[in-house]
Amino acid sequence: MNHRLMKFVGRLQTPTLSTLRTLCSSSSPSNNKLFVAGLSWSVDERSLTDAFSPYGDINEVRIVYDKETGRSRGFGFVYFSKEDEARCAKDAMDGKAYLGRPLRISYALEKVRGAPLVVPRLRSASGRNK
DNA sequence: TCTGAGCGG
Repeated sequence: MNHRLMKFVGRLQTPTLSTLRTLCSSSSPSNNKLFVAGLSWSVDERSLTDAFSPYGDINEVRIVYDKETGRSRGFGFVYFSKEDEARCAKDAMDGKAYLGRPLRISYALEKVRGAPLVVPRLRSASGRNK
C-alpha cells in the first residue's frame, strides 16, 4: 500500500526522530524536565532542590546564571526521575510565590542539535491567540 | 546599586 511513503521516509535522515517527536508534541512536551522561571535572584540550586524535593526524586537542578555579571537570570531547570513527579511539582508550584516572586513553571524544551530553538509564545501580544 | 524577560552552565 504505502510502501512508497516508506521508501520516501527511508530516504530521509533518520536522526531527526527526536526532532519529529518535539514537533509532533504540539503544546506540552510533558517531559520530566521542568523549566522554572520567575525565580528570585537569591535562589540557588540548593534552594530549588529543597523546594522541589517533596514532589519527587530530583536528578539534577540547574540554575542559569549570566555569563557576564554572574547573577542568576531568574530561571532554571529541575530534572525529575519521573514525568509524573514533574507534573505534580509543576501543578503544585506553578503560580505560587517562592521567596517573594511568583513561579512560572513550564516543561523544558529539548535541546536538539542542529535545530534552532523555537520558543513557544506564552502570551499573545495582540490577544488574537486563544 | 537600581533592573524581572524569560529555555541552559
